[in-house]
Amino acid sequence: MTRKKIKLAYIRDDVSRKVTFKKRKNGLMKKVRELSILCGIDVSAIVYSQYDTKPDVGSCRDVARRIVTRFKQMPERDKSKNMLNQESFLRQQILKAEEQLKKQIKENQEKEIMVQSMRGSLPADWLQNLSGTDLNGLLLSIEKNIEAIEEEMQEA
Amino acid sequence: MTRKKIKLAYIRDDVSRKVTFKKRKNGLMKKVRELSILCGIDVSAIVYSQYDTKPDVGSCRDVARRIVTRFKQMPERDKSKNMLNQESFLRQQILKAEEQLKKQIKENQEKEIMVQSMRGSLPADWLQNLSGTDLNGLLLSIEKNIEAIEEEMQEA
DNA sequence: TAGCCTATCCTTAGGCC
DNA sequence: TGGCCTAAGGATAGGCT
Repeated sequence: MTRKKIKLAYIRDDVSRKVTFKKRKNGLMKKVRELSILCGIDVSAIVYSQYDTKPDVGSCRDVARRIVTRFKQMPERDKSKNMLNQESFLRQQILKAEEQLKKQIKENQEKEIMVQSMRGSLPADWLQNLSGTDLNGLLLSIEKNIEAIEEEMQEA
Repeated sequence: MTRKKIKLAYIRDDVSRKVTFKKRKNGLMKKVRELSILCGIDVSAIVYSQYDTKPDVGSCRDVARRIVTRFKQMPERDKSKNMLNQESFLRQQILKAEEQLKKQIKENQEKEIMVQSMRGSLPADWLQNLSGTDLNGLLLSIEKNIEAIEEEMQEA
């Protein structure tokens, strides 16, 4: 059993790469949870891989609250920095568009549910639960991005 | 020396919490890099903490290419799904607004650079490099969000 | 405060089924 | 394919400077 240290490079072998991926992704997500709990902070990891159909996101759920708080604080700050007014306006445009997008997605999902339940292929309430989950995920993504943009702005 | 295992709970003591934070954040970011390299995938971790002024983001830089590829594939898919047309339109609005936002930020940064170099407090080319880095960061955030929305859509 | 040190605990590579 | 096993390697808590 040569349990040697492997060198840090792309694993060519498909099988062992997939095995390593699963093990290490679990390990990473565990570390994320631990750091978040031990230090009482928000930590999030996103893993984009060909093994999962969607990016795997490990994070705590406190992001939304912080976003809202930060946005409430924004107007004053923007007023004080005249040069940022145009940015602020554009940011609002994006927010509005994202708002519309969410609504449209929700509408489309509801149409889908109606179609599907009329076909009788699946119970309507089960589908409803599923769509709720997806919406939350989308909401989180959007909020996360807004926060990221916000932070990048503070640097600029 | 009692190097015991600590229990997984918020660390009350300010000093040891900060020490643990620094150590574990480093460990986490290392794991992120390793997973990304070993498996050839995009991995990103975001740490929001009171110890850093901005969220610490560890990630690989391959996201942009994947975004472009995916967006090129989009039109056909949207045409085939009639119900998604409105979503597609909104998505484009968001893209446009984000495009504008990027331009505005760049303009503002360039103004800043001019002001600062006229003051002679810092060399202009050094500032230019810095602002380039920030722009890339912003671009990455936006691209990441588009990808996230994209992925969520595929589920919906 | 921040950086070393190292015993202990944890993660994981490779094997096996 | 996916899960279990285990020893080698890696991370880190606590101590020290």
